[in-house]
Parts: sequence; C-alpha cells; structure tokens
Amino acid sequence: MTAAANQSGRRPTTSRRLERAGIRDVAAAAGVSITTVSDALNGKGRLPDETRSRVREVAERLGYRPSAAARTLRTGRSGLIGLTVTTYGEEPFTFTEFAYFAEMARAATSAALSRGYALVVLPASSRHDVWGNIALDGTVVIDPPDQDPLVSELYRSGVPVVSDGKPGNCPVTAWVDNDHEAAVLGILDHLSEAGARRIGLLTGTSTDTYTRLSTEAYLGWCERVGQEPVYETYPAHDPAAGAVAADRLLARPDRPDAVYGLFDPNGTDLLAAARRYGMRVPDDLLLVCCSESDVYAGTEPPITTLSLKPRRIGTTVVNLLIDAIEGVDSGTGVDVGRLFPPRFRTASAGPPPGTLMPTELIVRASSQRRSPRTTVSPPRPPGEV
Amino acid sequence: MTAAANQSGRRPTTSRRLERAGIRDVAAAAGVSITTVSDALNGKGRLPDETRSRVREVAERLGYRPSAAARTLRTGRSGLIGLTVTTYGEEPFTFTEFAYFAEMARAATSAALSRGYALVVLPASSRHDVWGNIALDGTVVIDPPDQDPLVSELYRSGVPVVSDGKPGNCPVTAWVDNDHEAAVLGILDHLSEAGARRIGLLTGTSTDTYTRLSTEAYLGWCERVGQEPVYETYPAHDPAAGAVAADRLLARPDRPDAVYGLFDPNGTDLLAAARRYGMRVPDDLLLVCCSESDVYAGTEPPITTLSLKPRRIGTTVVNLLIDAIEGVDSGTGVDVGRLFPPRFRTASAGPPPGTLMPTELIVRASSQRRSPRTTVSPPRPPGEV
DNA sequence: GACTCGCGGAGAAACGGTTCTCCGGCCCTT
DNA sequence: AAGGGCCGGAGAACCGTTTCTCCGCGAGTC
Repeated sequence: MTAAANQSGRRPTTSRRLERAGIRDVAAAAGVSITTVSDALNGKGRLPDETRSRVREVAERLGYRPSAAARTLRTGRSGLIGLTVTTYGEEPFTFTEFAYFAEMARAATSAALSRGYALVVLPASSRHDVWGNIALDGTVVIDPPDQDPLVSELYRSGVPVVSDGKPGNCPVTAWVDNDHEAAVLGILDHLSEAGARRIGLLTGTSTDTYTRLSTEAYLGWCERVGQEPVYETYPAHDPAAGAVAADRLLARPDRPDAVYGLFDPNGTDLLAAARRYGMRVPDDLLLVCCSESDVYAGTEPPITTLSLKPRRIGTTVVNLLIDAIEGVDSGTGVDVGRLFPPRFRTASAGPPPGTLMPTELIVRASSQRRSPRTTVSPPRPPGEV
Repeated sequence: MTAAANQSGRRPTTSRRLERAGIRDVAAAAGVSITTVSDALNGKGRLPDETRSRVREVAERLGYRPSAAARTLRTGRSGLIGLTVTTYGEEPFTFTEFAYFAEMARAATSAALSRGYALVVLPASSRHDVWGNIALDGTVVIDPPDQDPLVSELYRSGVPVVSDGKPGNCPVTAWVDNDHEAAVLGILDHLSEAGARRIGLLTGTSTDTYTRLSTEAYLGWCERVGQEPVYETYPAHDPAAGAVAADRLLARPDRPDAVYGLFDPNGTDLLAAARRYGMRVPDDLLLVCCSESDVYAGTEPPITTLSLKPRRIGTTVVNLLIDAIEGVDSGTGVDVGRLFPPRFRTASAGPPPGTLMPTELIVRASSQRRSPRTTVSPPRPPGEV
C-alpha cells in the first residue's frame, strides 16, 4: 500500500507520513486510473458495475475521503450557505436573542441539510475578516438595511442572496417576508372587536422592515378609524428599555385600553406594568404581543401572541436560495436561468421576486373579555366559549 | 485590463466572461509576478512598502478577492469549525430547543469569529452526506455519547475535536464541562438548609453526561444523608412529557417537599403541578430548576435556577479547539505540539485534558422560606421557616 | 577588480480532485 | 475483410492559490 503510493506517479517522497489516502492511492490500489476512481465514486462516466463496486470497495478499505477543498476548487461549489445576522444595535451577535431568530435559524439549518448544504453563521459586519475566507454558494441575509454594502458586494461577486425581510434597496435574488401589514391590521381589528377603544403600540426605534412596516400599518389604521396614535418606542435590542417603555405607555395621560407589543418580551413587561398600575388583564387592558415563545400560554392570564411562523420562513428562504444556486426555476415566474448559475444572469429586469407568508394569531385570554379564564384551583366548568 | 488577462499566460479564451479577477490578473495589471502579489497581499516575503501598497491598490481597483477554495486547498486550512449537535431523541435538530444550546452556540460563534473562524452547524448523524463535503479545521461536539462513531471517524481523519460535556469513551482532543456533581450537591444542600426534608428530582431518560452525572450525584447524596430517592424520569426532548412527569412526581405517595428539575421547562411545569395539587411555593414546596431563561425571575413566585453558564462553556470550547488547531499549547499541561498540527500527534498518553467550569445558583423566592419576596396582592406573612 | 551579501522578485511545483478529450479493442454489419 | 459503433478506460489540462527555490543585480569589502 505504501508501495502503491509510489507507483502512482508521485515524487517518491518520504513514505507519505500519516497522511490520508488520496484518489491516486485508491487508483493505484485498484489498478485503475484516477479518472475511473472519480467516475466510479461519483456515479458518473460509463463503467460496468463490477469496476464501480470494486473501486468503491478499495476506497472504503483505504478510508478514502475526497478532499472537500479540491472538489470545491474544481467544481466551484462548496455546499456552504451563509446565514447572515444583521444585528439590532451594536451587539456583536443577536441571533438566538429573540426566539424568532433561533427558530428561523434552526429551520434554515434543517432545510439546508436536507438538501445537502450546510449553514455557516456569519456576522453582517466585517466583510473582510471572515467573509473573504469562505467559499459560499449563496447567502441568506436577515433583514438587510437599505443599501447594505454587504449585500451589494455579494451581488457583485455573483453570490446569490435571499433575504428574510423585504429588502429596502438591495439587489437580492429573492426575498421572503411575513405580511406584516395584514398581521397588524388583523390584530387591531381583533382588539377592536374585543371592545378596545384606544389601542396603543409598543414599537422599536430601529429601521428594519419589520418595525417599519408594522408601525406604518398601525399609524395608517389609526388614521383610517380616527384614533389618535398612542405609542412608545424603544431600542428593541435592549431588554431593560422594553420594561421602561411598557411602563411609559401605561403611564400616559391618554392611557390605552389595549396594547400590541411588537417584540417578544413585551408581553411580560406589559403584564408587569399593568400590575403596577392596578390594571387587570384583560378586563382593563387587552394585550397582544408578537412572540414565538410558548411561555405566554402559561402566564397569568395567558397572552395572545402573533406568531411569524419563523420555521416556515427559514425553510422557504433556504429553499429559494438553493433553487437559485442550482439554477432551478423556483416557480415564482422569474427565469433564473436553467443552465448557468445566477452569477451569469444579466442584470435582472424589475424587482426581485418576493414571497409573502401569512402569520398566525394565537388568541388567548388576554385579548378577549368574554371568556375569562378561571385560574388556579377550582376545576374549570365546561361549556364556556 | 482584458488585455492583461491575455498577457498572463492563459489560454486566450473567450474574453474571460464576467468572471472575477484572479491573482494573475492582478499580477499582470500591476506588472509583477503572482508570487509578488501573493506576498504583498498576505504580508509575507521581503518587499519594499512601495511595491506592497501598489499591488494592494491594483488588487483593490480590480475588486480582487482571493479564492477561498484555492487557498484552503493549498494551505490545508479552511477557517471553518464544525459545531455538532448531538440530538436528544430522534428530532432532526434540537439546538435552540433549550436555551442552553442557543446561548452556547451564540457564544461559540462569537468566539470563533473573533479569532477568524466561522462556525458550521452540523448534525451528529449522517456523516457522509454533508460531513464529507466540508473542509473542517476542527469540530466542537456537544455531549457525545459513548463510542460515538462520528468522533472516532473525525479522530482518525486527524481533525481535532473538543467536546462540550465530558466524553464517555471518545478520543477527543480536549473537553469542557460543568462540575455537575458539585452543582447538584450544592443545590441539595441549599434546599436542605431551607428546610427541605425530602428532596425529589425530575430527571431525564437519556444517557448523556449531564443527565447521568446529575442523577448519580443525587443518588449518592441521598445515600449519604439517608434519604430515600424520590425521582421521576422522562424523555427530555419531549416538552409534553415534562409536564406529565412533574405531575407524577407530586402525585406520589411519598411526595417530596422540594424538587430539583434538571431541564429548562421543569420550573414552569412543576409550578403548574404544584398549583394543581394546592401546594404553595415555597411554603409547601421548594423549587429549583436548571435553566438559562430569565423568565424565572418573573414567575410567581420567582424560581431559583441553576445556570450552567453556557456562554463561558461555548467560549472556552472554541478557544481550546482553535488552540489545538493552531498548535498552541493551551496551558492545560498537555503538550499539543508546537510545530505540527494535532493530526501529527502520536497517540496521546493518558486521558484528554478536561476543564471543569463552575455553575451559578441564582437564588430566588422559590427555594427559601425565610426571605419572602413581597409580591402582588397579599404580602406573605414573614417569619415562616 | 573580484567576491560576497542581501534585496527584490520571478518560476514553477505542488494541493487533490473533476472533467474534457481521445483511444484501443471488440463485436456487429455489409 | 473492412468499416463503424460502442464499451471501458486512460491522459492531461485545469481550478487559483501558496510557497520553495533560485536568480540577477547593485553595493559594500578586501
């Protein structure tokens, strides 16, 4: 076997150390050419099954593992997808901070894996340190800001980019987002029907799509129904600021009798604030917040939440991206190019294809006055609506 | 510039399409050799600053980005670290399921990034689909089971492996874990001091290190103090099973007056179960659970939690791994080999170096009878022991 | 004036696969 | 018997860097 290494046309170096077997070693051991080994192992070429299986067996015996680097260099495909986390605020890394990201990332990872790709988690900032060193087949970008230099650079490099969150002004290949406007309007209507007269909003100071669209939808709704907007903003990445803002909202002279909180911890914070002001939920204050956490099923009272269905988003984003990478028409009507990877596409005409995904409102006790959940001890009498 | 591409000794192909500039293009444009370009850009060789900056400038102008694949092939280093999630149960992917993993993964990602590496999230199963296609410099494995074939294979391939969780019988380069025994004993003592007479345990059915060591520590403590063990087990990956098990524990004839729950949701579940049985916390039942979630600061009553400090773990694991990759002696007393990467190490003598990290008990109202937190409605009468 | 020394840089061999091209036989046909 | 087609496979270029080796040349040295 060590002799085989020498037969294979290499410089007869010092007995090959402890290095792993290469394709040449397999070829020599099997008595065939490296072409044949490559073809046999990759199911290509025209070879009789006998040769194929023999080569495979020899490769197995030698513990041969093809070099991913060499393959990537030659084929131009690494099987790697970037997952870019654009951070709220200056925190180095906010993923898994909100349950939304965590769930989304998990779904994206699974989706990628099931199609043979792996996900690399990367920060949106600092392109040159790490970005430049990794061969990426494509990238998922979470909520890119307007004119994101990262996205532009990737686009110039010919790397397909799919964004989670409708991009402001970025040349992405495709994007996926929730229908935030419909979601907010649905919640406001829901609260109105439950008897709310003045609905407040707890929102963020950042300019990401989610915050912006949601707030705009709220303001538009207020104008339409003739309600004066009642809202407080705070930097969403600061947990402490959320509690303060919730307090502020309920301390206002024009105190709302219903509140929708855009961020995950808002429910808890608003509940605590309500307690401090002696307001009962849902009797004095109707509450809804956007969250993926199921702790709100167990709070006292349980809080109605809006789920953005991050798993669906993550799965969709990744599949769209891989479609683009592999040159598959993803059925959104835009021809991605069947033969050439996207980097060869000419400047795309029109806006990139976007997909809006529905949200889900999980109605619990905090947003309805007619079905008061009885709580602790006495068993709940059946038949209540 | 397109002319430059032709000068560079390439086959005069069809005008180079839209492809990115290569190092040859930069060399031609700058009027130097590719060696000089490589040296100039990487800060190597002996070149006058003038040449260096000129080459850098030309590279910048051409938008040159070195091919990560080619560099990886040549240098044998990809800058990629695997983060392997061994799943509880059969779920495809449990990371971010528990806050511990999410936090740990986040810290690991940050730590890797700050040293110029990126993390690739990979499943512990299905080696050949994805694993083989990625050039990994090393891998972090979370809680590998005994005789993990994945770890063995990686070891044979010469890829350094550092595990989070003391490995049962795996050839890892190093490992990091909490001192679970000390943590459990500390909690049991804490509960005893608070007046507990019979401490129960809510634990898991899986055989991972955490569950095993914690349970063993509990049983050992029971034997030492002469208490009959009172515990229930359930598959930790099943959220519904946890609530059932909590219920079961409190429904036992030998009902405990204090419980430690090993998993994140146990606190909530135990609290709910206690309510159902009319037990007051902490008056009738002392409660501690292991969790990274801060919701337990806001429950009614707030619940004492044990934090495993996952960030510290994640950071340490990654730094240990990168030290091994780069051949740095990590100061744990074992010489990793200064010149050669770990793959050239001879069979290590003795067990791999391990690091035990302390945990943190965050004491809240649920585990102490003497300092009742004043809460919402009726202030609890003080003075109860 | 010949020699050494170090500076600045060029040449070319890897790295380890993939894949395009081509080729020798063997069998079948006419 | 000659030609054509196909089967099974070999050769070699190529992917784009890094890096080892070597070389010319000007300046200082004796």
